[in-house]
Amino acid sequence: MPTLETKLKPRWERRKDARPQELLAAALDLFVERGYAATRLDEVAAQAGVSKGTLYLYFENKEELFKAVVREHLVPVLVDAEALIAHFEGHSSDLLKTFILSWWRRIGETKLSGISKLMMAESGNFPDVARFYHEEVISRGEALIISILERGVTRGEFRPVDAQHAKLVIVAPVLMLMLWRHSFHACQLEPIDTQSYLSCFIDLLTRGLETPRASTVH
Amino acid sequence: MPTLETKLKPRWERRKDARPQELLAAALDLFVERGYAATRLDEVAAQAGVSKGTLYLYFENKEELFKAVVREHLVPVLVDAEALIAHFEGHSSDLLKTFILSWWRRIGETKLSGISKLMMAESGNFPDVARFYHEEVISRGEALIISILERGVTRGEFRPVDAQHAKLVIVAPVLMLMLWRHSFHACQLEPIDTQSYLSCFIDLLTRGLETPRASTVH
DNA sequence: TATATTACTGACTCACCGGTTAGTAACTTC
DNA sequence: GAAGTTACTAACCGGTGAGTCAGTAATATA
Repeated sequence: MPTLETKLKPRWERRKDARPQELLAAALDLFVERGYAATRLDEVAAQAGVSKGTLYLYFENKEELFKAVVREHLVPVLVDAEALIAHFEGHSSDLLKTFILSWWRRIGETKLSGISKLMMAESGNFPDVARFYHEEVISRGEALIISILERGVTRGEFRPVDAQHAKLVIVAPVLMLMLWRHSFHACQLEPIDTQSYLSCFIDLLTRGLETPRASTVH
Repeated sequence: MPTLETKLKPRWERRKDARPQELLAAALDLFVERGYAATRLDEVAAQAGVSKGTLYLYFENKEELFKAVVREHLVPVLVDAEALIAHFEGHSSDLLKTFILSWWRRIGETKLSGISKLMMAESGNFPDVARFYHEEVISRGEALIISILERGVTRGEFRPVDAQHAKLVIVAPVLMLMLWRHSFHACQLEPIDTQSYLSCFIDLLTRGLETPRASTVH
């Protein structure tokens, strides 16, 4: 009775347009959950509802799949941030605050933070992926922070700082918080209060960067 | 001519006492260099100058080998720190400073920092190892910091703080610095000036914790 | 020097996974 | 509805690495 079978329940459907997105979503989930090396392409395919062979129709190999995940999910955030900085009007410390908070909102508190953690963890074992990520994400992100700092200094809103050194102080606490979310999640008892941690950090940073005003010193 | 062969160059020697230490040293090197999952026991054995079979004479399996590395190299540092805190006489901020600097000197700037990075990176994939490490190292290290903070508060040298929250602020910057040393080492251009970073951090911490003295406020 | 003991070797198994491909079934077109 | 196209499947291959074990050679003993 093939009619009944085909009409009610085709064993699979052709959905050429939807596959890549579904595969990327599954890949993101599994890369974040297990890391790069430990993610099995069989599982990615299964979670996307296709066979492994289908995955290879749309992505050349594991590395290209990972790159596609980064391009799809992480790069757009950078693009938006670049636009934000380019068009922002107002005090540079407000810009910095907005930048950090939206960094947290769009990456830190989403599963995308898992990608940052993954790269931190496995870059040493996959130099090609590391190079790609460094070029596409890290150096671009660093450039953003440096441009904010330079904007502040140029406009006289920040005291002169060595941007190369200062960028680290900005990156580290946020990155740390991101890593925390993906380590010992089974063992950890009390979660960190991210909002108070972040506002405390931003407050500290703002004070540390502001131009000393002679009139207000007593 | 077996006499010549055996006399001049035995194919291998029996050195039952030395093997475990040599295997642990090799294991530490490779775990730090490649991570837990990517470390091959064949390679560990080779680097220790024995065959893989010999490794299994001294260690039950990969997990037990790793635990032995932690017990051999990391736990003694904690034991020493516990003794330091128990016998320290002096201001609690000096104790905290000594603690952080020796943490850095004995773990951070040695290859042992690689173990911390490894656990941060792979704990999710190896829950048994994670549980062991949490019990044996993390919870013990956290207890140390909390005891320093409580000592300071009790003696009136620190203002009253929520130790559970404050311990994070102490841990994060040091841990971050440790991770930095093991990620993107190939890509990174300018290394961080650890000494100035640390002294800056300690300075900040000391000021943040000190009891406000009414007489010095104007 | 002969015999017993055991530290050590290296070849083996088994399971797993990235990547390939011959074949199949869903859809399209006429 | 028959023929053609192609998205998709599933069985397969080759390489790899954890863990095993029968055998070997270095050493202890007498």
